[in-house]
Amino acid sequence: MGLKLVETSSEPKTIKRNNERPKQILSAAVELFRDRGFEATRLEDVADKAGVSKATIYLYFESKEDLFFALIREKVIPMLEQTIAQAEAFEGPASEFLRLKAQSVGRLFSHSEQGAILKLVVAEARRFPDLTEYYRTEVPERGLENIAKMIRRGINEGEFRECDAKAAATAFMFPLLMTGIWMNSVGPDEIIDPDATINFHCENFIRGLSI
Amino acid sequence: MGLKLVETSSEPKTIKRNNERPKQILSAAVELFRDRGFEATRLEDVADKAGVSKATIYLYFESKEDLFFALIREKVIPMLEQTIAQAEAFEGPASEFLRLKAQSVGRLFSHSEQGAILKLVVAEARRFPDLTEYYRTEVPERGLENIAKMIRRGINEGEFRECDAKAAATAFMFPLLMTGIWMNSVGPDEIIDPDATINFHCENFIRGLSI
DNA sequence: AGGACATGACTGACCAGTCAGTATTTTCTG
DNA sequence: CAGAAAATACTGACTGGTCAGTCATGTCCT
Repeated sequence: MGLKLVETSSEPKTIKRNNERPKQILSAAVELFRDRGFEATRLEDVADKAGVSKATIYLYFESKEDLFFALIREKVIPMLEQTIAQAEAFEGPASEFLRLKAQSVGRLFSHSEQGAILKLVVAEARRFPDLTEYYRTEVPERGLENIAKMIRRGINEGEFRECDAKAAATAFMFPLLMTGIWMNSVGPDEIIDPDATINFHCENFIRGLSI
Repeated sequence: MGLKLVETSSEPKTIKRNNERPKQILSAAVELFRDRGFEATRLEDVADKAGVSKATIYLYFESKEDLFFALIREKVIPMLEQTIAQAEAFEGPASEFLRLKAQSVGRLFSHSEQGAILKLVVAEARRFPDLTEYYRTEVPERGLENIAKMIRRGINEGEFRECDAKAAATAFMFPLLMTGIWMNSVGPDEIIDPDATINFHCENFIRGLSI
């Protein structure tokens, strides 16, 4: 009884509402970073938007840069993992896969946080070479390979004509990316209709690729 | 003699070697703005790169913002005028026009100052709504209409299938823009081959559009 | 002389990051 | 169970450095 009662687990056992804090802060940061750029965003505004004080940010992130890096780690990579897993599980004609992909990726980039992050990465990549290196190999590299694989399958199964699958995958993705970037920078506007653009692109792309 | 001596022309009549200054300053600014972003670029660095002092910048531009705006006015609009004029003069099949366009625009955006400016506009658009409004109506609006007109011509002449010419024009341009942006932000790298991408896109696009 | 061109040195505002201290929640003790 | 002690969560106020923009003072022409 007088002996020390040693808990088997040494880590904090209850961090109740507070493990929400990093997410709140990141969400506030995404929007402000997108609208004003990384440098022009004041950490105090991020704090206000997240409903905490500036000092609180430093409880969860080492620096302003770290906040930016966390965005990639916490929001982009998991999303990519998920869509790649979906793709691996896909059965059916490659053209159908491309249609689904265009819809889901198009929506994702045009109307969600992911588009804002994409625009942000493009805008700031040159300032953060290390992060860019990491991003390059983790995201476009893997994402494009995922599409290229499916295009090769289409070729092998006689659905698509012979072609450079890597270039085709890039040409397939670029309008989707560009639409997302547009909607998060110059747009939204009356000039670009994201759905019409993506639909046309998708169908025309498949038409061009079909035997 | 005591009377005011009013010059007939009120603008500076001799700006000898100095009418080179604004161009030098703008060229220095483009590169730094692209690499670091507008906010993070110190005007003193622009001055150093241009070989002048910071105060000299203020002889030719009202403010840092004005320097950014001048980039659009002086470098983008004239370039657009020029390519539109070329297009109007074009005789021949629409598909051939698209091929030429893809080559010239692709090169322009991937390997020249124009790509840097494009990336810069995308990165900063949200911070400068007035400029963005101006840019929107001057550049993408007119540029896309130019392409759409040519696609309509292809349709009328029985070369292309019936389709939404505006969406087609957008889908045609987006990979070219995206390639340029990529090469000026995340890239250049081993993942994206700009020439292969543009070539594939161009041929596949035309193939999809052909009757 | 006088006007155009140029600059070094300065300043006032701004902001990332720190820190000493407060509030709140959990754990310990009798 | 009270209520003290410890641990955790948070913050207001401050600081040191940075930088856009200014200005008094040149210099070099004609």
